[in-house]
Amino acid sequence: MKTNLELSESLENYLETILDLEKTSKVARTKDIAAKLAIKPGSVTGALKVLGEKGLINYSPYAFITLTPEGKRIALDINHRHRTLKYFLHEILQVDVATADATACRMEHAIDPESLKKLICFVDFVRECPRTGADWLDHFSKYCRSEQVNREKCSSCLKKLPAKIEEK
Amino acid sequence: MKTNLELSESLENYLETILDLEKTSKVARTKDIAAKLAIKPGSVTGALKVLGEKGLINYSPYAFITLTPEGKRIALDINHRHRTLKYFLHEILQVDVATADATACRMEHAIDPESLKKLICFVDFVRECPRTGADWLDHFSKYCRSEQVNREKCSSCLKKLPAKIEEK
DNA sequence: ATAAAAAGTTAGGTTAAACAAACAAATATC
DNA sequence: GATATTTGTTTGTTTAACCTAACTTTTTAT
Repeated sequence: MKTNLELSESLENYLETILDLEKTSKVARTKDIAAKLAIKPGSVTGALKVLGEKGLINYSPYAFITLTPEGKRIALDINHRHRTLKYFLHEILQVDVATADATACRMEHAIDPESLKKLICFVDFVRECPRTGADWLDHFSKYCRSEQVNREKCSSCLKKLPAKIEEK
Repeated sequence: MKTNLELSESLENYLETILDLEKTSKVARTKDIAAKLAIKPGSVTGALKVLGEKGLINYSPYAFITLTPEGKRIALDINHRHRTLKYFLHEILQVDVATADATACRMEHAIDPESLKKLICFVDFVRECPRTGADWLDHFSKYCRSEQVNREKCSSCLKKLPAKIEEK
């Protein structure tokens, strides 16, 4: 079954899409996969055969498509990378949500495990650390527009910080 | 000349490599491009023709290869994306430098202009804002290992912060 | 100055991923 | 339950990017 563990970007996208369709429609259909990936149904069939041979989906012609346990494990992993990147782009960098989603979809194939782990940790840390968190992200947002920090304001901002630890 | 503005990931890598070789050796040679990209020289020739047709490099058989102004502009842009991502991965997320470089090399083709702009801004902001900066990154590093924040320590950390504004 | 070595190119082949269009199966409708 | 529609598959092509191996040009060394 496990012909080759290395999945191309394209095959990763198929798995991700199938997972997504399983969630919303219980089952994935060729037509819907094609629609989501903006490709023709004929191209989908070819990919499904490959995924079937790799043991990642249950595929037989004309039947509904479902992920195998191994396929699901991989799909969830891809989805996790996607969500992490999207969260970082949208919630931290404040990139608009559609762009964040599209870029996450491309970057998810490029990120390595170490960077992903650190990114997850970073996102948590920004949230957890009293020195950062939501209000700090607001400051970032303003900085993005003005491209500079105001030392006057920094001074008063810093003074208000000790109160933050109480809130938690 | 400008046959098509959209460059594949592969062609972007060629341009980036040529820029790199121009910097170190004044000129790029087929053999060196092949070595850097870990592909065979025969494959390089094909790509060079395409880049030549697109007006991005000065290419004629057996001659040295140089970037045209347009090619250089694009190569510098790719390089900029690469450096930004590498900086973020290595200096902020503290991913080891070789991994950061390799991942940046893959992500540079996936990031969109808005996300790049925000990322550049973010990296600056982390450096500029008195609430973050180098010592905050040390805290992140510790957090990465322990996976939790120590509220006791947070309290004393916050109290030391106002002094930070003076330093700047 | 020429022969050997190195570098570069060409030609033909492979693979992955898409396409279009003809065809087959399944589902829905009357 | 027959037929029309929808859905899915097959077949044959295309394209990009690589490969190998033969060949050509350039460079180096004697």
